[in-house]
Amino acid sequence: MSGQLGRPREFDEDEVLTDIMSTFWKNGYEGTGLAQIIEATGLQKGSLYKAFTNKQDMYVKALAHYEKNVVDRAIKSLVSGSVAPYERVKAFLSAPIEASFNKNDRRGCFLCNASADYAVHDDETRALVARGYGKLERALMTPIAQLHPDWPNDKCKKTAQLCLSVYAGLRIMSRAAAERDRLEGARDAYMDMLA
Amino acid sequence: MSGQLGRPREFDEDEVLTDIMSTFWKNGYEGTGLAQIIEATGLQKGSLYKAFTNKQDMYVKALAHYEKNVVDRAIKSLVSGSVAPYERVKAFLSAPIEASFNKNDRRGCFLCNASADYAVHDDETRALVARGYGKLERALMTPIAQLHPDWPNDKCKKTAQLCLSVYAGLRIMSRAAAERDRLEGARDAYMDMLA
DNA sequence: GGCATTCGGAACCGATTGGTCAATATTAAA
DNA sequence: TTTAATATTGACCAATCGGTTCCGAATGCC
Repeated sequence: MSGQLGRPREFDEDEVLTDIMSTFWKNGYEGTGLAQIIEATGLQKGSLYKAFTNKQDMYVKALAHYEKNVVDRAIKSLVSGSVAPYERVKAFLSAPIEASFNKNDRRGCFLCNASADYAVHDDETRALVARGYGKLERALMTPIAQLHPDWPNDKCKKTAQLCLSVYAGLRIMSRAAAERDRLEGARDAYMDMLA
Repeated sequence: MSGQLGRPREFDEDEVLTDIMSTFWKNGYEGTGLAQIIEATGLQKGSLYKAFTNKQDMYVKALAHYEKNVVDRAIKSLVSGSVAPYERVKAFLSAPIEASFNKNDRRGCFLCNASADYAVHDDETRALVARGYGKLERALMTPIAQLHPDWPNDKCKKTAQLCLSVYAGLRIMSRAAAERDRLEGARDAYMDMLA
């Protein structure tokens, strides 16, 4: 029994969360005002505060949404898929470059932005960010180990950690003025080493 | 002629700029309020606005101050010094880890923070950030080329670009929850490749 | 058809934001 | 000692901040 009582939501919670995510992702925590969230979602302040307890809650839920939708998708295409392991890693490191230069998407990585922005001030955010990094690191070990079955686990892990660092660096630099040459050079140097 | 006319400054401009730099560096552009700048510098609002035109001007000058004092010092210790080239690069990549874990300094790199924060919105900031990255990249080529005199210039460049990306990644991740193991693993993997 | 319950919208709130300005203080030059 | 020029201070400002509250509308349950 029991559809819920009272007037039903007129908006799709997931869609709204996607809008909020995109806003925080692009402008950061302090850089985002309620006005922008209202504009992005089409909801009014009252509705927002009925669905979320406050701005911080919106941010944390947006970050969790990012993990569920963006990070987890990246992980899927790292650990499996029809392409060869080498190509999967290369695609992972190419994504920042393509986003920035081909798709004109300079939002970077929400995890990285949160690291520079709000994670410092909030334990929950920090935990989310750390978990995201952890997931990516573990996922990267799969194609690396497939590519080098002879490598000991420890070496695979460190190589994955290096890849994650490069990824974070690319994402951060791609938000600002980064010249394409710089980003591609870093990616290529890593891929050369991996081969 | 000409000691200056009128009442002289009661503060040292460089010291004040160092305080402002530290505040923006730690808290970002939007995360920093005038109140914090007042507290950090000990100056009053009026004095600040006499010395700088507005908040953005303070930020840009603080970033330039960072380039002059922090970046340029890092570059010096990369291109010369008594230590071996390998050790100079290793020290460069170890700095983020030591700052975060030994010195409890989680400010990260101001250039990277600016990339995630304000560089997106302001051309001057973006140019400053890009110049900083460029300087570091070029400086990194020196010890790398010394270590591998046989490498073609192009390979040195890409290896430097990779190092810069790793550096930026380490700095960003070290602001948030990064586990020491992850950062050290990335550094070690890069240094293994370089050797 | 009541009734409890939830939703959407907008007016409203105090606090804080970045920024200005007139009064006062301090200096060098005349 | 007067004058011109600059610095310091803190009161002051409009605008925006995140957040609350209230009311009409829309639903399920009895």
